[in-house]
Amino acid sequence: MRPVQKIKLSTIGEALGVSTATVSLALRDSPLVAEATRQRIKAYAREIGYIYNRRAASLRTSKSDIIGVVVHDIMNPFYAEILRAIETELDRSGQTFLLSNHYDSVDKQRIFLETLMQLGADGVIMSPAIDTPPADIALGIRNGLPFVFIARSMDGADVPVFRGDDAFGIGLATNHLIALGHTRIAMIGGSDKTSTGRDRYRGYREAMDRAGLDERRGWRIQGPRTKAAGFEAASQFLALRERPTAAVCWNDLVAIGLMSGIARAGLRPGIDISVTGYDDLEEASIATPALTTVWNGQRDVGRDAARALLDRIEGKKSLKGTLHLVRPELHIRQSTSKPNKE
Amino acid sequence: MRPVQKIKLSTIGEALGVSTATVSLALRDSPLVAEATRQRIKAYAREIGYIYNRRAASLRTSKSDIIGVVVHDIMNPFYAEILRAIETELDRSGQTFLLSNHYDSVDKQRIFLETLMQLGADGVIMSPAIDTPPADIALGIRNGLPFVFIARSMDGADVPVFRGDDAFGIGLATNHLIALGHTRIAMIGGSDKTSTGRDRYRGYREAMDRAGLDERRGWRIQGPRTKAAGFEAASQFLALRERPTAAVCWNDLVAIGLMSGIARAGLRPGIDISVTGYDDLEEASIATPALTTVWNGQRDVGRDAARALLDRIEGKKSLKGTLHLVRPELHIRQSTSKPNKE
DNA sequence: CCACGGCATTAAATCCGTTTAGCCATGTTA
DNA sequence: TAACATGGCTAAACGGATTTAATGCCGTGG
Repeated sequence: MRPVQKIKLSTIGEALGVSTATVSLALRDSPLVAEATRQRIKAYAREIGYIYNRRAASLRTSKSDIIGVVVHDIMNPFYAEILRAIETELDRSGQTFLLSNHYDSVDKQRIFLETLMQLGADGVIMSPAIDTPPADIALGIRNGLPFVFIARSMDGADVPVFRGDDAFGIGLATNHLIALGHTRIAMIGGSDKTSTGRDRYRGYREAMDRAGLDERRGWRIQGPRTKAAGFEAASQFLALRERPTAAVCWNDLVAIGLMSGIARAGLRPGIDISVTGYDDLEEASIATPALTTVWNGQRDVGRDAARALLDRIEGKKSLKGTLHLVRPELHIRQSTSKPNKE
Repeated sequence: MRPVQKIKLSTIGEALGVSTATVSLALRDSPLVAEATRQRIKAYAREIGYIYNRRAASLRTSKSDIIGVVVHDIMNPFYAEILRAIETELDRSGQTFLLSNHYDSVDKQRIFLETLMQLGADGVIMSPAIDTPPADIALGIRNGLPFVFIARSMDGADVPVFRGDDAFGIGLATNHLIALGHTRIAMIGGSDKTSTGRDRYRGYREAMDRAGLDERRGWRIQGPRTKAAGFEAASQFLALRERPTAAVCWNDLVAIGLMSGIARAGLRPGIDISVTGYDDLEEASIATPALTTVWNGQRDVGRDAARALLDRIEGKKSLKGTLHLVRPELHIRQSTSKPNKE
């Protein structure tokens, strides 16, 4: 059962009495070889189980059909839809995609980018880690790696960005609560360290300002973007003086965690406290109460980012560093209602 | 800003007046080159930003330091812990890991395995798709791809398997409900198409039999392993004649969905209906009520599988097709209680 | 002074597809 | 018949790192 004997182009060529050049051309459907020859070669290759050696080809052509994808955490459901959209696009065009987390570690991200360069990857789709030095991106570009960013922008890098319009989206949620009659609205989760964080906070503040509402001390509860964090924030939230009647959450995970914490404390989310999420994950509609949230266009972001990169690789466009904003939509469900005056 | 000029071993060699052979050996810390020379070479390589060309190296050595990982759906939280454990192990040993979903499509899986062979991957960790033909695995093995399975077994393939003891684990949950006094216990979610499915169902049946309890018609509600499926199963469950007082769910996602559906119908999960999950995901303890569930040892599975493969690659062990079962543990929380006699 | 051992370095073959200039045979046109 | 075109195929260079046998050099012991 030893790997009997490596089958290569020359194996086929010798068996059929043609040169490896012909075999190579035939397998790739070049018009340079006669139809009959092509058929013969392809049939034989299939018969003996020839496996194309990408390393050899890639060494020669300096194209690899490998595209790197780096995000904070691929197991985070927020990225799921984006990744699925990217996967769909890349599969369609026969690219292999190499996925990695950076967990916001600049070092881990750097190692991954280095790996991509070593493999001769054709491009990268990434959501840059917090505090990524522009030099890391520049190094990649200098070594022939085209970049496309998703979900996060980065200063100092002239790279196209695809993401939702966060300020606008949070504004939708905040305005919805204001329209329901809420005046004391907190913002839970996230931090100001990413562009997304700053944008979302800005969207919240602008909506409050426009309605003439104040943000009180303690209403901005920063934290990780997880269910656990939302759950833990609940006690802090419920302990606030002049307790808010509503919470705009960083994302659905935080919102669901928060609602769970509120329920655990004996209050009714959606009735006693209105809660909004962000992202509209699958589970937003399944949660009880079903979560009012903002759909962030993840699918579009993933698809457009992948297409832009593919176009760039095929030399179609120059890919200047442009910002491509997807417009979010508010999805109203049961987790928000008029303030409950007891 | 053009990729100035590809830097290769010979670039360094010429600049320093040594041969490429020396450079190659020096960069890889071979004892064959003098300490001083090594230093000089390494320093210069770093200075001019040399990038190691893995394709060239791999072509020569036929080792790639690439390991494939295929599971049903990497965005499914069940795999998250396993994947994280694998990632930790592989990172430690400097391997690059290529992740892919197969979504239980044999074709997609086959394409991915082919890609791995083309890239000369050193091995694969996989959770085989339903109905994978043994020939697909055999083909990989014949082409030098060592396999390790996780989470699922497969007939007809002599490959080591790492997974939790599903029958035993579901038995733990079922026995717990029986001990609380439940006699009408349904099983929600999953199917019999995977080895896991059959094992879990067997565990449930054995526990019921041992306690002298019957499974009534309709108590086994098969379906996808998602929150949405659990949510939808709720109405079917609640409509059963002689409605069960407890449900053993395929996994935490199904359980959480089911609880949400039960709550939506005005009943109290954990009081009116007891529910158990499986996997003990992070959110199990956050759900309201907190979910009684079975911890499935995902971390151990991932770590052990990765180590076994690495050992195999380094030629340490022969990796016969052995079954490595991790023993699950019951984590009791608030979603289960004595049957509620109204 | 020669021989031999050990150390540092290198020449050159190798891994396997890709690609282009060029060869040969046949067919076409003036 | 000469000149030219076309179609089908191939020789050979190439990409960049690895590896082994071989080379040159210096020092030591006889």
